[in-house]
Amino acid sequence: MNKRQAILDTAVRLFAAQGYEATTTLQIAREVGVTEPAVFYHFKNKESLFSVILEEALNVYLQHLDAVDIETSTPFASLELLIRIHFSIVAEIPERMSILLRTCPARLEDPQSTCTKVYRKARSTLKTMLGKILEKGMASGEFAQIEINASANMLIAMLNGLMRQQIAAMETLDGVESATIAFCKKSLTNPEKGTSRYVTASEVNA
Amino acid sequence: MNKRQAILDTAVRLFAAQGYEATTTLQIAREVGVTEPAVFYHFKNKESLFSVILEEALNVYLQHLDAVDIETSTPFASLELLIRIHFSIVAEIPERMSILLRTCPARLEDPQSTCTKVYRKARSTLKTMLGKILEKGMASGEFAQIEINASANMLIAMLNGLMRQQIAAMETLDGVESATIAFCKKSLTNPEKGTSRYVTASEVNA
Amino acid sequence: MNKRQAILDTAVRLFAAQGYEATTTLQIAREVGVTEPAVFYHFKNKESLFSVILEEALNVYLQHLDAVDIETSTPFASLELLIRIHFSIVAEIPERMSILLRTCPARLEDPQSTCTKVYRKARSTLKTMLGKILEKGMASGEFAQIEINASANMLIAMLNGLMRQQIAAMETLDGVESATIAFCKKSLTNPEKGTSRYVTASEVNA
Amino acid sequence: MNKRQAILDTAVRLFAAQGYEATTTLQIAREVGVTEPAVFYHFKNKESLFSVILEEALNVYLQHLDAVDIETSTPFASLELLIRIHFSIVAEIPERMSILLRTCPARLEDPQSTCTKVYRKARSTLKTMLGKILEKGMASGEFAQIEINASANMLIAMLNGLMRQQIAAMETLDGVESATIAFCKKSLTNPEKGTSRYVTASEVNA
DNA sequence: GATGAATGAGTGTTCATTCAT
DNA sequence: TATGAATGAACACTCATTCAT
Repeated sequence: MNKRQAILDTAVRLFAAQGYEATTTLQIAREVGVTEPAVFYHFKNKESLFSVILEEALNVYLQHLDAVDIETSTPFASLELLIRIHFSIVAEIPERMSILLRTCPARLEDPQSTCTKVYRKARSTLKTMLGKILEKGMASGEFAQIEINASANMLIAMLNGLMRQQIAAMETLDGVESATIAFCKKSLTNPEKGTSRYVTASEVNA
Repeated sequence: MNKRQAILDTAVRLFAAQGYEATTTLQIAREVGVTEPAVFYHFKNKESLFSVILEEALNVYLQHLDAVDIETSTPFASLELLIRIHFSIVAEIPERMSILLRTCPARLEDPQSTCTKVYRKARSTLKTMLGKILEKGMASGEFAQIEINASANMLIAMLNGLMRQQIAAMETLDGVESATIAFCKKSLTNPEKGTSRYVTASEVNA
Repeated sequence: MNKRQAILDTAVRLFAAQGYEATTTLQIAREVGVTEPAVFYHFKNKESLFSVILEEALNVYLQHLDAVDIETSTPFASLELLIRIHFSIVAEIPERMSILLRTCPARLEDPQSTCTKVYRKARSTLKTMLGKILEKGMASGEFAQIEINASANMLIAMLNGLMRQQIAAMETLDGVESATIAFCKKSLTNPEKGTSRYVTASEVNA
Repeated sequence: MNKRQAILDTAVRLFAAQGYEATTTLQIAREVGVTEPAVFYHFKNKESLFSVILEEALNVYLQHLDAVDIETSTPFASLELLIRIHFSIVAEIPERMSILLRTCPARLEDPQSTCTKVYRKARSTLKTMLGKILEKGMASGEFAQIEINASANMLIAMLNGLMRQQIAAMETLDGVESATIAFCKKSLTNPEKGTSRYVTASEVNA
């Protein structure tokens, strides 16, 4: 019924599978079962079709980030959720994330492109959150003292890299999510007072 | 004088600045100061021009990795060098790395593409090295016990993300390199010999 | 309220400002505040919209010509009025005249086009009037003896050119109207009764 | 042999016969016997093909104007030549003049268009010449005293209208050229001293 | 080695027009 | 009356690639 949505869905599928450039508006139209001008009736041009997809993906991402309640959770719990989000969103909207992570890199040179805008918005939102989490953790003593800005940038790069890895999926990635969480926990958190104890390497192996 | 090299250099510059698709063979030819067919005399087609660039970048990367002497260095020193390499190579050959990291993502769907081959080779080499480093570190007691495969994958994703971040360079990235090294050090290494360190109960359970 | 008239008015404005080809039916509809098919409800097609405009302009023109009373006025007074009409009509309905004088030239090749029909009608009416005026003037001795047909054609071309000049209006045209009247007066009329005027030998020979 | 010229010639023919908008680049190519991209190899785009034609026409026009030697000829002889030029150029390059006079009117709204530039150049050159001629004639006593600027504008409009009339050629225009010259002569020139005499209307008829 | 000229196969896009509702 | 949706038929234009010279 809703041709607009059908066009959008098909475009998502094709852009994800073949890339933006390799997908033609005619191909999209044919797969939807309409004529090419119908695509241009619903969307101003090919670019705008792409932009709509990107903005949808951004909205989903921002909604997920919104679910992280930095105020009431412990800092590391917030960070852990943040990490999990970056894994689950790829599983949830893989095609849109694939478009975001695969087609956009070629367009970041252009500051006017929707890609650049979406990246900036996503990055700045994430960075603000990471900043708050690290600050709160360091203030409460849960986290060790680190340089917030540089660490936040590093974590962003890491999360970004992890999403990309899932999309490329050149091999099975079992355990990467928990390895990441453990890795960050060990690096960031101070031992909990009163509940920690000395442990040797051999003991851990057991 | 060497037209082939001039074509290659110009192609690198333009592919990096505008992306592969947005760069035309005519544009390359004009900027070099030759005619379009001259490009096709030196290179079979546009794709092969791209492949040569990619392979050059891969070789530079592999040479850098080769410089890491896992046998004689301590595991963390090796890892640290590995991290530094991923920062310095972007500074060294920024255009080629930009092409690699920006144009390739759109092509990884195709298993025959040079991009895919280059990515696989780079990834597998890096993964092997990371595996050896982690193994050696855990064996010597320098590193805590972790799941090698998942951790290596995570580190690859992280290094990849860090290179991308440098290329996109949406903000100044001062201190990210040392933050990364510090972050990994804290997470991976056990307290130095003769001492012990705090471990949380949850970590032991994990 | 009268949608038909609103469409017509908007079409006049846009055709005059941008030309017929450059104006789309969608644009007309949007500026009127209706949908595109509404335009086609009121007018058979874009062409017919254009034709209606042209015929309106023709009617206004013919009405003005009708006001010239050749019988009761002196021949030159008639001619003067005719000249004034060709100046005032452009000021009166500038957009319609602009359409007539700018869009039509490209269509005169086609004998079926409304443009051609309108031009023929306007031209033949004007020519008949000029013929009568010249004839009457020569008969009464007010005008010098000239070749009626060729002179009428020349005067038509002149009037046409003057209207065009006003529409293009590449510079201020102060005084052109009176210069034209004076020019024609001097050329056409004999010295007033009872007097004679100078005539060159070559003129007599001609 | 010279495809570029063949394309240009065909474009001239088709633009003149059908107008710019109604002529497609594919049609031009087919009539020349090449493929469509060949047209774009020789000319940047359809517009530039049009511009080249226009500029050629302008050059021919300016060359003709150049042949008028205001310094050594008498003022009216110069004007007469100017009038004759506006008749003969239409006979000489009718297609190019047709394009100039039929396609351009629709484009004069755009100050950047080649049409506007060509019109301005042609008009200003002609106006300068007319100004000089009238001035010289009035200074020498050959011409009656008139307002130069307004009269020049009127003459431009007349010449323009006469060229248009020839192009449209809705009827045979025998005698219009000499009628125009006679008309201007009578209007502009004073009776020659010493050689003129009184003539009655009836005498002229004889 | 290099070029001028050309092309096949597309590309996104436009636009007047139609028709079921 | 009027519209939302759609379309047929084109359009200018691009680009990697080829080939005779």
